Amino acid sequence: MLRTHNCGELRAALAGEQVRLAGWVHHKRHHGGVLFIDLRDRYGRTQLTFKPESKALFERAEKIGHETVIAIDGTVTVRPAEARNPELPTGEIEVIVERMEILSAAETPPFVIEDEVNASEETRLKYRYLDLRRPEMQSATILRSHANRVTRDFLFAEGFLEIETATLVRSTPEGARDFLVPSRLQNGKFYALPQSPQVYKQLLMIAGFDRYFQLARCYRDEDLRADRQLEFTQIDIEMSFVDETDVLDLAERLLARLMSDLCGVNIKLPLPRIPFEEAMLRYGSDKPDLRFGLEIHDLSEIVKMSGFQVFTSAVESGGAVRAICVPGGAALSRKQIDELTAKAVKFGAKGLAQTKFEGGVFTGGIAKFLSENEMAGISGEFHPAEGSIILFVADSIATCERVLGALRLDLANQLDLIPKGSWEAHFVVDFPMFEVEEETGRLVARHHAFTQPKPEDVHLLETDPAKVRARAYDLVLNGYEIAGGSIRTHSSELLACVLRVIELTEDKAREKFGFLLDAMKYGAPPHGGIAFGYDRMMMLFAGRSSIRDVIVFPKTTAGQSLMDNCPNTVDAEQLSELGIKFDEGKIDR
RNA sequence: GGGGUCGUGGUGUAGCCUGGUUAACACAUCGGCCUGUCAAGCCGAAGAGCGCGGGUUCAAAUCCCGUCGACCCCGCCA
Repeated sequence: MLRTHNCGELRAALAGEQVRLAGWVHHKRHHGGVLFIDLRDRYGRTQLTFKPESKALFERAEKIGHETVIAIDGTVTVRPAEARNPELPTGEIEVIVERMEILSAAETPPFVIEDEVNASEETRLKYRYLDLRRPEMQSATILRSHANRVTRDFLFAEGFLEIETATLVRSTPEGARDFLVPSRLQNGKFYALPQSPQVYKQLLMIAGFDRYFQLARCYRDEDLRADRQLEFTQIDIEMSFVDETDVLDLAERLLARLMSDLCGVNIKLPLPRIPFEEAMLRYGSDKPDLRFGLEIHDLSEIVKMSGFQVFTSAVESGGAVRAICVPGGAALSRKQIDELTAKAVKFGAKGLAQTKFEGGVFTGGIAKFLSENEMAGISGEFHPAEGSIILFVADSIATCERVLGALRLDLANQLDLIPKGSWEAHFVVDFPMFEVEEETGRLVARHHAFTQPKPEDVHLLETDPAKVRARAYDLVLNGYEIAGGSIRTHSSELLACVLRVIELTEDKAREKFGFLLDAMKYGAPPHGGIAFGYDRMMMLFAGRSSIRDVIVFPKTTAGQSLMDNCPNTVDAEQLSELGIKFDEGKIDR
């Protein structure tokens, strides 16, 4: 071995031991007569001390640059009392170096390897291997590895099998845009990379594997965001002979285990189950952040006869008047209110009505349009504290939800209403089965076509499909959707009903997933499952605000890897083997 | 597809609004001093012509247009 110990483990108890350490030169402190080098590896830092008695060694050490990889032999020594560093686990000791070998010289790095990042993300991504040396990136990466282990331990103990599924799969036009892989053996045909192992895990249930999981890499060719990458990882889970209670129970216990083992946070189980409709009404979001209040109230009934035209016409045309009450909001400046209004407009509102509650009365803004009764009604809803502001949106229900949901989040951040270090998890359940596709006006499955409608809503499939709720659920942590799933339809008849609603002809359905329809004829057990967005979850656990910080080699928002410069062009030969020619007019350059 | 923020020595920023002598600061780098520091300290040096292209002007890092790149958001992501 090139080392007898790592850089994080030496303690005073080992004083006098002869050790061999290897690592990177982190910091160098030269005092003329004595020279310190902090040697770093993923376990920590150890102070190496060079004394001038050994002149040749001292002179070599003086010349060593940052990030050089060295190995040393030396003696563990307890530091003089006044020179101990209580900040470091190894701060009690130092290693007096007797021999040093340079294993690999380093050029001056483009940025200092420190947690106090002073490099831009662009630079960090270009030199990702250096960025990953920073303790913060090391701990996020290590955290993720531990999470893998905890997840596997937990699921194996629950009787699950880890089964890998194909990543060259059939393309389906449903859902996100597929990444396509051209076939050489069958020119003109393509594989797709899986958006998720969804159909394959269902087939595994039909095959009798009962309890399946996989840390599955998924690919979606859509625009990137702070919490979205082209490729990402799911903890993909599917179970047979279960109902939603079983799946949610397992999912929340897995989350609780991960949080306690990785973050030392204990969450109370069972987690709240919030119906979709309630989430939308009270929080304007299907993934509400419940770490703070600012609940939305529906005031339609109270103000539908109001003298304020905007309110009455919204209610008359089937919309609503909804509002949030912001404590301390009366102190918002004119400029801040204008900014909120601009935000509301950006999200589709025509404007943002407001009134302040000061001196025990509503004042300013739209107060002059409100009758005594209406004011009393609004007070009754909110019981506003002195110095609050009420923000109203009068519009279609969907717009009210979207706008107030966005403002609620915005204000929480702006007013610092989210307690630091707080955690809040819950399920959102009873999602609608279908939603209207914006462009075509057609109904499409909100989750996917294999989601089972709630039995008590099945009779609505023919008459009022928009009202049908699904046996679908999401798990929300601190306002992020970290898992989602459903109980699947395992009966061909019910599935046929659903496919009729989304106007998928039998032919088309056969073409898209005939193999799954066939499989369901041969004895499909009732089954359901859930998939965790692993990167998002790791981001939250690591306290970061971008999943790029928990992915070792991520892409930029333009889908580029700045380090190895991909995507890149390929040889003409490779293309010709695949039978691919470019439409030159379409290529960016 | 759309909106916004940013791009200045190796790195991070200031300067830009209100164009004008040698583009400032910190870290890193190099040299010197220093026997107890741990983001060591002190002294000194070198290092950029301001993402790229065009325009306005006597004069552009600064104003205008375009373009490229990074980031945030909307759309999109069953």
